[in-house]
Amino acid sequence: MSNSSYIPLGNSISEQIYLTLKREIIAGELQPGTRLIVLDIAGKFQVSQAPVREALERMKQEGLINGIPNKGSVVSNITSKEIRDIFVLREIIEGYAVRTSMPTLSEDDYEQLEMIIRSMEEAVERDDTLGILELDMDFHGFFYKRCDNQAILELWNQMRTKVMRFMAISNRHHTTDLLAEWHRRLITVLQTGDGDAVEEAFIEHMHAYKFIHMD
Amino acid sequence: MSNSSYIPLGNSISEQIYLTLKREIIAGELQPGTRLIVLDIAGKFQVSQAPVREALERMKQEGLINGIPNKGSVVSNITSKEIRDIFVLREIIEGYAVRTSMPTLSEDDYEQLEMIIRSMEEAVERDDTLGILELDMDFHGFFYKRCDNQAILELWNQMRTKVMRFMAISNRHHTTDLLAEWHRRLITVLQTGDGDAVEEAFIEHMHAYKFIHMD
DNA sequence: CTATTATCGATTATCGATAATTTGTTTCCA
DNA sequence: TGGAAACAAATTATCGATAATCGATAATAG
Repeated sequence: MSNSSYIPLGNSISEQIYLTLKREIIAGELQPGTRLIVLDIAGKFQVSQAPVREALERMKQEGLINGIPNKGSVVSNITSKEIRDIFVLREIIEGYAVRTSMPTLSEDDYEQLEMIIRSMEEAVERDDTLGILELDMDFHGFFYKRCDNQAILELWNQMRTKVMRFMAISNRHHTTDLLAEWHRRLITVLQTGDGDAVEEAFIEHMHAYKFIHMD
Repeated sequence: MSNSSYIPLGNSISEQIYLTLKREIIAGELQPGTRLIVLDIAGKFQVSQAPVREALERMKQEGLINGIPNKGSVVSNITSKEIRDIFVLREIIEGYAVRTSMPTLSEDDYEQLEMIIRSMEEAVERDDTLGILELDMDFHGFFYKRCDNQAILELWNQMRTKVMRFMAISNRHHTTDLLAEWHRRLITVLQTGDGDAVEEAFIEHMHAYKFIHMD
């Protein structure tokens, strides 16, 4: 349970606990199978049970933990089937997202994307794995935000935590180096303006990534 | 807040409250904008605040209510933009779902689908609007369950409540009559085994439905 | 008269304690 | 010995009360 570093300064106590535990799970500090006991957590954070329960409830909804009534919560396992399922869904949706947002991209947008890539390269220098992941999510999230569909954006926000867990767990050095490069290539395809090619390139990118990390 | 009829006998108190309020919102008994005040609800159900808060937390995640920190919860409004967004997403995903599950359909499955349609016709006789909706969801849900993708099934479960709210609100008599007929036609297309045709037929079906109900 | 501060009512957020549930263990009897 | 029943430990679910927060309104100062 790490009485560690970051305790976000979100508004409410339950928010802080939620963000802290979520981060620890994504980063793999809290391993799958770990039991989350309300009173223990409340003790660690020096608070009462109520905000802890609220945080756990949110994480349960997100699939970060599994709750069994009257039994408790454990950090959920993440199976390879689950990863495959998520990526199938992601390929379908992200394909749509990039295709529809492509025609709306301005010079400014490309600069923003380039900025994300540069930040990612810096994060690679720093060996900041979680940072790299977050920037990767920012890059892809850009298109989900751009396709003007709240339902799709919400779906992305849910998929994102699962994708991040997967990437954090299965991280292998040789791929984080490549990420920035890959993304630059995607941008060049975007700039051609060919919808089919863009969709295909993104799907291939995701496919390759998934493949490398799943053997 | 209706101290009305149905209070489901789920295991926990919070579950009962959750199911009750959710049903009331979907059925339109709790109109958008209605404030949900924890102590009031707790009083109505003769329980303390804790289970009420838990139920509200879940509904907030599902988008049934909007919560403003330190301010309270309000039954969420459902805008036409939101409906459009949901249906765009639904068309993409359901297209995939029916296309991939089609080749696996057995004689037994067709009978099951036929059963759903018959139940729907009975519900139409009874003028049981909520029942019709639930059976419509069962029909479409069948394919989401069948495509062997947990992520997609979960997505459907989330979309479903929103779709049901939309259908319940915008319900017009002439379309519920047609639903069973439409579904029968979809089955005949399914039985041809032509993936493209099936996907197209389902999308057209959803499109027509949405169109009729949104002017 | 205007702008800032103080107070108030309503409601949420948090608290610490009790009740209920589950699981495992021991006891007791056939 | 085997198996039901009573018990015990751990933990969640629920409770009722207090503290913190927000928006509105009233009071106050300049």
